[in-house]
Amino acid sequence: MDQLLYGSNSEENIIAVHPASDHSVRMYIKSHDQITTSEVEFYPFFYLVSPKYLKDYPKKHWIKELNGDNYFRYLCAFTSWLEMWDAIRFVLDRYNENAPSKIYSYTDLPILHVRTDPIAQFLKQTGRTLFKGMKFEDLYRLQIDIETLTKRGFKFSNPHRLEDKIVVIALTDNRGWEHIIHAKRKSEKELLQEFVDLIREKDPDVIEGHNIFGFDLPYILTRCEMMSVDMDIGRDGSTPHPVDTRLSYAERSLGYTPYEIAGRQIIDTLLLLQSYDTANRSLENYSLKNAAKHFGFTKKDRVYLQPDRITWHWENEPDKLMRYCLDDARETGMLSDHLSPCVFLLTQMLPFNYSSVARLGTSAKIESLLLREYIRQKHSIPKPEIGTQTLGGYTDIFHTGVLGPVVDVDVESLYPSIMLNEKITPKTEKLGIFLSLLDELIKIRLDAKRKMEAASNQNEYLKFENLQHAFKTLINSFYGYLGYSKALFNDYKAADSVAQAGQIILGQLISRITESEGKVIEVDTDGVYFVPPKTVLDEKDEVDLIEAFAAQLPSGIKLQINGRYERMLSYKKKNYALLGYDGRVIVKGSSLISRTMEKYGRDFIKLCIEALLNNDFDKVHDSYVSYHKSIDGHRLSVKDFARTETLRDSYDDYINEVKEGKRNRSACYEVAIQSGMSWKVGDKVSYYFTGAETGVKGFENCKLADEWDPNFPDENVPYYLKRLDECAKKFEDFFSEKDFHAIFSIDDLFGFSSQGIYILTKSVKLEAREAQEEETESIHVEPKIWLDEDML
DNA sequence: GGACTCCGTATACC
DNA sequence: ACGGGTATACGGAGTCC
Repeated sequence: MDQLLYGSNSEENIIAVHPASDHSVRMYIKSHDQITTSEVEFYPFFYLVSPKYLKDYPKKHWIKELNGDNYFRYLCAFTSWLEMWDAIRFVLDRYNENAPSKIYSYTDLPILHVRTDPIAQFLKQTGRTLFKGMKFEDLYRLQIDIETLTKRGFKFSNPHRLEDKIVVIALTDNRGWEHIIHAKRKSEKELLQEFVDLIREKDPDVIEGHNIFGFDLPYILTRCEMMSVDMDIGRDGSTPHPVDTRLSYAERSLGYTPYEIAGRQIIDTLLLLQSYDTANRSLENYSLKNAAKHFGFTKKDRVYLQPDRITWHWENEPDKLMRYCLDDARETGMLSDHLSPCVFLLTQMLPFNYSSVARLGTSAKIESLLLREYIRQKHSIPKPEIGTQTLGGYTDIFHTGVLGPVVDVDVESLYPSIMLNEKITPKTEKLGIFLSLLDELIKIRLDAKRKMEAASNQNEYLKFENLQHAFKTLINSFYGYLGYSKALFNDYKAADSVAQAGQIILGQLISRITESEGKVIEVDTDGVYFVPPKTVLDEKDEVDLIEAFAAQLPSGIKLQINGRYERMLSYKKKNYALLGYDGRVIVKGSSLISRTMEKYGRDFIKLCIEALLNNDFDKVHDSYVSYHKSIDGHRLSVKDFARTETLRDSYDDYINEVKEGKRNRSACYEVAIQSGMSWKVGDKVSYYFTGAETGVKGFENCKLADEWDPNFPDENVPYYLKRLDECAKKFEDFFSEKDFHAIFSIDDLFGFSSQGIYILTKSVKLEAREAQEEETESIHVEPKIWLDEDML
């Protein structure tokens, strides 16, 4: 089992593997803080359907017929990377001789499968992994952050603009060393040279930065080139280079170009934060400052500066700017302390460099484990099947309104449990290792969870918390892997079976709850929010009740209480708010907290929800009147009503698609074009709507937020009032028509009174079924029966 | 010209 | 190189009366 997870080669202390030549790699070994290297030959390979495509290929190569009858039955190996690429071109030509339509790229070749990362190939072939026998603390990690000037009149600093430049570089490490380099008394060229010399002197194993791939590294590289500074910071004296020059695609789809530095690892804490949040969904944005607050390591005297005032600070308060830069580097280090340990642990298992593990998705990780074992056992591998998954999680809503008390009960690891219980595995996975891997990963996670609960201090707790979290995401993605179109071992039927089994278990749980006189409010995939029966008085009763439910579910299915709440506002599927016993309010759902909504709308809805959860109708009314007056009197700031969108297409793509009628004009692009700004894909624009009527086209009446002048406010008041009413309308179903209009009205002629107003709770199930009944004109059934069933 | 549907895009939940 | 389906909201364009 160890071999499955950790690879068959137990060599220790490897801290990096990078290409040395086109037929060898260099391993960097660390022992007693000394780095040694060793160069190892390796044999590039690809998979092929039939040896006939390599017939008469003149250069040295081996073709090995593999066991089993999966699609790719031959493994072809070569003596050098270049010769492997030669062979790929050879196969491409051979294939095209008889192909119905000509293929130009190896990626479209259905008869060949190749992974173009030489290091991943080498590690898979040899069963080696990085960091064996090491602790996270053994790594020497260095953090960097830079501050740059921006030419007057421009919003973003641009390394290609001669007037813009790097003025401060802060460096910190995980041993308490801190250093600032700045350009007050030296040229930028001298500053860059000092930086390069420092990196070589400190000789870090890992270089960390927040958005280092998207900003710091490309910026430094560009300036080094412009100033003729040799950025030879690789441990073999080489300069940083893009990971795979063949794939310019990555740049477009990822929005950044990953770099490599020979003998070292690069960690972008922005990427770590993003992948942490895909499962957690608790971060408002991915800025370093916000992350520091979220994890609670912001220092008391931390310096905050406005990003668009950096140039001003450099000219007027350079010391403050330097402290700010240093604080950024420090926080990057602390963020990495939190998020990197799980990447470190995964790197001990996976056939990739540390920096690759940090970048790759969960699917690539699972597949690498499968492939490594298939190579070891010399077994043929499948190709992805074509099709789609047809079933997903079960989502339903039974009641709207405000209800309570509420228990959120979860089926623990629903999909992984089903896969193990029912032995659901890809049909092409002939070695039977898919479930063994899953089983083992679950064991490791449970172990981490136990250690987390037994932790004696906060640090230890966080360490194991992160660890079990990393495994949780990997474990949960085994199900996603089954339905992933590009996965070699995908199996849509298997994915559907898992989803269906999940739906059935949720259905059983719902039945148990209603049978016990509990009231189910809403269900999503693996969890249920419900009002426990009146006989349940306290937390202990709730625990007992859940245990009783679990006993009636299939064995191996465990329930856990995810949360307890005083009240719940149920709006629509996946859209609700919770009032905790500590008074805290959590709002969920895109229609209640979407980032596309104007800030004032979000604020207004938040206020209303908090007031509704506390039965304070006066406050709801006051909020409405207050926002109405503020909009009407131009008293909101542009920050409150501006909308911010990402420009996902380039100027040319947008113009062409509009011309061809493939897409509509949209305000964010129009405003960017109109203001003459040039943008990169992924840039954001903030804009607002102008004009004096509601019915006008948005894209013809918009302006950049920066152009808004508080002395001559020209925002579209009727439009923003209409938006306010649209927000209010979300609460329409919670009240009688009369009450709704009394609350959300500015007509205070007779004064507003909340007397006699109450929130309606409705049974959604009942209405939905009646509607469905009308639609399908199915057999008429007495409403009494539906009522009965609903009350069960 | 307003009410309606359709469609693509964006965001969020699990 | 890239996990998945389910769900709501919204702007713009086309269609109908």
